Amino acid sequence: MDSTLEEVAERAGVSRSTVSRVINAHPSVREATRARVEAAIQESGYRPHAVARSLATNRTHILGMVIPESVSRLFTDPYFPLMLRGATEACNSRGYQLILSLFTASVTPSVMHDRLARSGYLDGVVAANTSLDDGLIPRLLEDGIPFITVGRHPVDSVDYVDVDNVGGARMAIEHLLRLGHRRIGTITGPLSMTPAQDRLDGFRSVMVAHRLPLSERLVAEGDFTEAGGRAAMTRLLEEEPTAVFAASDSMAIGAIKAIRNANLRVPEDISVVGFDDVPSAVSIEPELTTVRQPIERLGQLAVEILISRIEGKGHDAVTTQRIVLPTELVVRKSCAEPPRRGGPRT
Amino acid sequence: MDSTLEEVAERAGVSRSTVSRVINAHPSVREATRARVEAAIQESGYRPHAVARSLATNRTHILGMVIPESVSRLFTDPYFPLMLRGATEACNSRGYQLILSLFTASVTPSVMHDRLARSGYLDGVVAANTSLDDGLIPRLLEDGIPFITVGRHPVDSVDYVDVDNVGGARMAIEHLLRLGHRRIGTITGPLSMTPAQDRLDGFRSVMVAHRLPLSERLVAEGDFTEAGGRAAMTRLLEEEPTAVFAASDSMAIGAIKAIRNANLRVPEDISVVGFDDVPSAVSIEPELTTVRQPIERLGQLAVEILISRIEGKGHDAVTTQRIVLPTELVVRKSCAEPPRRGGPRT
DNA sequence: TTGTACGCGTTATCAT
DNA sequence: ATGATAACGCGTACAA
Repeated sequence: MDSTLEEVAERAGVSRSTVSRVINAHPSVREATRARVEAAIQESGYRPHAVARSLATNRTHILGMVIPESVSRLFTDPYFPLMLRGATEACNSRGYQLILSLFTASVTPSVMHDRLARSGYLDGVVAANTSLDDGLIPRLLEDGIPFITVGRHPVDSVDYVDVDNVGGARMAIEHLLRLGHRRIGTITGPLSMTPAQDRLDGFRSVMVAHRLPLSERLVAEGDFTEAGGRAAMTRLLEEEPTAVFAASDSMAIGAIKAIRNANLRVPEDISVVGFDDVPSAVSIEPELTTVRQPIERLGQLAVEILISRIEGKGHDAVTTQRIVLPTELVVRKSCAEPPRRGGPRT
Repeated sequence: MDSTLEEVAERAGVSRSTVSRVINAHPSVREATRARVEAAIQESGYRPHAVARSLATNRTHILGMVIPESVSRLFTDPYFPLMLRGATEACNSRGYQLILSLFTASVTPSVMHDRLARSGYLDGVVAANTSLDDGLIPRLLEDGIPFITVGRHPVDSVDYVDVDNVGGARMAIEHLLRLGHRRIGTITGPLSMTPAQDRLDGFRSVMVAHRLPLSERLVAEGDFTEAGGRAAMTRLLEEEPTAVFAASDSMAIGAIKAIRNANLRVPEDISVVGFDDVPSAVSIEPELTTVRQPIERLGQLAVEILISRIEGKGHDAVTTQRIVLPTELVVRKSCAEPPRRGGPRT
C-alpha cells in the first residue's frame, strides 16, 4: 500500500524516472512501457506522496484562507459559510486544498503568520474581510507570498475581488427616496473595513446629490452583527428617521427588533433596507428589502484569480487583478412610504 | 531570507546537525554553541521549511475536517461555524493547521478521499456529522489514518465525541409532559445520522414509559433545516398535536412558521421545543425553549483527542476514545400548557 | 557534545 | 525513449 516510485519501477522493470513520467503525463514515453507501468501502479496500489512531491516542486497545492478574529460575524451570519463554500468549490475543481486560518485567542497574529506564510506550506492566501488596521496585508506584501483580498484594499499592487458596495448603497437610498423618505439614517459596519466605508459613501453621495440633510447623528456605526444593529438603531431612534439603511442584513434584523421594541412598526413607521440578502432575509417578518451581493461567487473568484496568479498563466502574473461584481436591489416588504408628517405613530 | 539549515550552520561555524538540534530544543548542546547558533538564526532570518521537515519526520501537523455535502445545514445554521471555531482554536493552541474539506459537486467523494487521506498530507481527520450511508468511515478505517467522528458512530473501534442526544430529547419531552401535554409530535433529523436517531429514541422512550400514544403519524422526518422543519410541521398539523419536539432549532423555527401559517399560536395552541440553542433561538418570537449542546466544545475536544491519538501519548493510542458531553434544557417562552380540550383554537 | 552520512519520495537535468 | 544522478531541506542513527 505504501509503495514508492522505486517499488513500482522495479515491478515494471523500468527506472524511477520513467514511472515519474507516466504519472506526470510526460509525452515522451512509449505506449508499451506506459501500459506496463500503469499496470504496476494498479497492482501496487501506488499513490504519489504529496509531501515529497512538494519538496521537489516547491508547490503544495494548498491555499490559506485567513479570517481575522475581529469578524465575530462569522458565527451568526451565513456570510462566511457561503464564501467558504465558493472558495472550497473552486479549490476542489482545480485540485487545491484550503487551510482555514481563524485568528483565535490562543495565539498572536504574528505567530499565526509565521506558521502560515513562512512555513512553506502555502502556495498562496486569500485574506477575507481584513481590517485596514490589522497589519495583515503589509506582512503578506513583505513575504512576497501570492495573495488576494476579499473586499478591496487600497494598496496599489493588491489583487482583490469585491462587490459594488457604493452602487448597492445608492440603489438602496434611491429606493427610499422614491418612496418619499427624506430623513434617512444609516447603520454602518466597522469603518476600518472598506466595504463599510464604501456603503457609507454610497449613502452620502446620494443624500448630497439630493441636497438632503446629512447630519452625523443619522450615522451610527455597527459591527455587522444583529446585536450591533440593534444597539445602533436604538441610538438612531432619537433622531426620528423615517427610514434606515443597514450595511448588513443581520444589522437590519437587529434594527427591526429595536424599532419594535420602541413600539413602532416596520414599515409603517420606519422603513428598513439591508445588505447581503442572506437566507434569513426572507424568514423575518416583514421580509427584508435588501441589496443582494453574490457572496459565494466572491469566494470562488478569489481562489480562481489567486490560482491563476500562482500558476502564472499569461500576464496574470504581472497585472494587478481587480474584479468588482454587481449588486442588485431586492424589493420585499420592509419599506413603505413615510408616515404622514405629524401623523400618529401608534 | 530563504536561508537553509546549511547556511545557518556555516554562519555559526557548526554543522547542520547542531543547528537542527538547537531548533528542536534537543538537550545535549552546549550553552555557548546554542547562543552562537541562535544568533546566526536571527541574523539570517531563518525559518524551518515545513515541507522538508514533514518529509523527514512523516508528520505534517495538518488535520483534515471533512464535511459531507449532504449537510446543507452548513450554510444556514451556526452549528458548523461554531464547531469549526472550536476545532481551529484547538489546532492553533497545539500548533496544528486545519484543512477544510467540503464535498462539493465538482468532485466525487472517492477522488476527494484520495486527495486527502492518501496524499500523505494529513496527520488525521475529523469527520463531522457523516451519514451512515456515505461510506466515509469504512474508507478511513481501511486507510488506517487516525480519525475521529463528531457524533457517535456504531463501529466499535471508532473514536468519537458526542453529546447526550437521548438524554436531551428526554428532558425536552418530560418538560412537555409536565406541562400537561399528551399528544406530542416530533420532527426528526435525517435518520441516516446517529444524532437524529438518538433524539428520536429519547422521544420514544419517554412516550413509552408514560404509556402515551406513539403513532408513526406523529413522527415526521426533516433535514435539520428551517425549510425542512416547516414542511414537516405542515404534515404534522393534520394530527393535531398540542406540542412538538424538533431535533434542531432551525427546524423548530420552521415549525413555528408553519404553525403561524395555519393561524395557530405558539405556545397557546401548540408548544414547540428545539435542540441546539443557537443564537437565533433567542431572537425569534417567542424565544425558543430548547436543549443546549456545547457545539464549540465538541469541535475542540474532537481535535484534542485526535491529536493525542496521533501523538500516541500513553494508552490513548490503543484505547478507543469516546466522550459524551451533557446537554441541558433551556426553558424560554415557546411552551405552555396545552389548550383546554375542545376549547377554541383562535 | 558535536559531526558524518544516510534516508525521506519526488522531480529534473543530463547523458545515452 | 529511457536511465543515472543530483537536488529539494531536514532529521537522526551512529560514530567520534
